Amino acid sequence: MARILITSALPYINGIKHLGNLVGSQLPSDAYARYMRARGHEVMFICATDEHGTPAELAAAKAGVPVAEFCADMWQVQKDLADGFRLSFDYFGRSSSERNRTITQHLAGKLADNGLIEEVSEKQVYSIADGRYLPDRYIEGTCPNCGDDKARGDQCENCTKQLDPTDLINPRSAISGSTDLEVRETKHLYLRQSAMREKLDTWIDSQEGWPVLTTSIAKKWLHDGDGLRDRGITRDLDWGVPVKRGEENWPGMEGKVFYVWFDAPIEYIGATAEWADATGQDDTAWERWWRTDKGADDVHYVQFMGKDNVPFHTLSFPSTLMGSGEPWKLVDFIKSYNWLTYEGGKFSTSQGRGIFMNQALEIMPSDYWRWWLLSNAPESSDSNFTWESFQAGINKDLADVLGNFVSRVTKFCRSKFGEIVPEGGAYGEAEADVTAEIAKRLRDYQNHMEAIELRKAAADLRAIWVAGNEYLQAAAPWSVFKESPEDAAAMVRFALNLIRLYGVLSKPYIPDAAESILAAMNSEEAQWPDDLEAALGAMPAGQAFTTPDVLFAKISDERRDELEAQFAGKD
RNA sequence: GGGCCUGUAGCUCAGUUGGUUAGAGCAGAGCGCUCAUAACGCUUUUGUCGUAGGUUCGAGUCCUACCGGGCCUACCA
Repeated sequence: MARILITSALPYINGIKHLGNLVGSQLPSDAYARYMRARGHEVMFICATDEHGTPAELAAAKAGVPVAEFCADMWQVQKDLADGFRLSFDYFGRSSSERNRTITQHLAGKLADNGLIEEVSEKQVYSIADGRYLPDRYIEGTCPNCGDDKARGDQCENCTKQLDPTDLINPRSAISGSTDLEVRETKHLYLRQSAMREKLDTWIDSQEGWPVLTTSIAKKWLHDGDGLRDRGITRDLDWGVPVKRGEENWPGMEGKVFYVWFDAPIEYIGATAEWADATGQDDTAWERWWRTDKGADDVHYVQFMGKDNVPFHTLSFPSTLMGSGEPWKLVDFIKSYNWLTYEGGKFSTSQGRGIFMNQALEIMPSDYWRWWLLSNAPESSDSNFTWESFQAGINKDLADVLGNFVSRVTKFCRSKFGEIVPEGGAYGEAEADVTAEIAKRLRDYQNHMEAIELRKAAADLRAIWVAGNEYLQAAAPWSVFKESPEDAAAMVRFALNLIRLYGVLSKPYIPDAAESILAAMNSEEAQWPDDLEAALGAMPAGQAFTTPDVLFAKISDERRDELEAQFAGKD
């Protein structure tokens, strides 16, 4: 038994996430966590909301509530949605927690002790009307390069030129539109990532099997231009982790907070500590996952994230942990995802284009989404959601191949033998053949799961379902029954055991349906089939079962058209 | 501009360290079955593997150029 720590990138607090966000970290990490638990490993699966930063403050202001209250409400919303998608986090924390605050301050203190924090005095734009400093992208004005009047302070979207806010002609606040801006001198802390460059480079080189997407992004940042640059890790904001050096005040940093990209990944640790608190345990409970000097030596740590998050997880966060000089557990494998597009375009919050988590759950069961998203996960390149593909995937894979298999077997048995696993006859060559076929597919399935190739693993799982239909067709118990009910009984008994097997194997992808299947077979306690032959004889003759209702209702063409229209967006 | 990824059957994608007739699912066609959510099974059509060169006994797989698509480029988290 291994110990596996799994973290999903933290969803940002400012709104409900769409399916692209879901498939980029939370969903695959959940399938992996469920699989690893099913294999008997000890799993700690962590996620949390990422609550700090300017967008959170602005979203709260727009909603007309204090930011702390806004975040608390939105945390609950996101927690409920996570539950709705059956995301099996051991703990879903908050980056604004007391635990994260303390650990963040502690790590900053250690970094400072080790000379990895630098104070930099810089000029920032302050908006008098808004009463706040503005991040570059929240300043708009006319581009000095192309004359576009909607250029942002970091870049002009029209001509793509990189800009400095002071380059803009007629700058104004993107928040209020106010032109009452001034440049003020302010002091900030920088994390000296540049000093960690060689260490990071060596560390990344020493990793094996990381996705190209992960390493290529990290390498680019390490070697582009002058190499890895230092990062400002504080901001002039009210909402965030107050800057402290451990438990001490940090002279000159009064009223400032650490910025999100510093404290967010630390919340992986913070949330594990929150979990310990919530379950009434002491610090040793979470430290054995995170401190190699306190039991985390044998932990295998896997992170899941969208590709936008890779620099923070390959460079900034490792810099923080390594730079502390303390024995923190570093990540062993970084699984990164490309984007999911919607009908060939981008998901867009502002245009209402695409599908958001709350809407998804209102129109279809979570298993439908889980199956389609995971079996089409953007693992090798971006993948595209279309209603046509969704409909086909659900109808063929879930309804026809798996759902109908369960249906045909249970209904046939009920009509010929009653709702009891029938006795008589014995397994023969046909059963041995399918068992061998499934054994091979199962090996593939497990290998792909271990390698976190969820798209391929889904194809393997489907092939295992198909094997059941092939078997039934070849065995034809409905014909055999006329001559030899005994032989037909053995076939049906075998097929019922296949159903039970499918229930167990399908858990990572479609947990609700898997549970229904196992409940119908009175086999809720069924374990992973380490011995496949034994597993296919686990349900003995005489055991009662119930014939389940239709497991997966199909999506009609009319319904698909309707949904297509509903989600087409405003334009 | 620079960097990375990608272009394989009508569609979505697999193709391991280069090695015999290039695969799967869906869609299409034919046949079979009738237990089942008109479901299932079998058989089957289609490919100049983006284009042009090169390396090699041999290239979808390596190299170069070009064409097309996507992403990243550090104050969105």
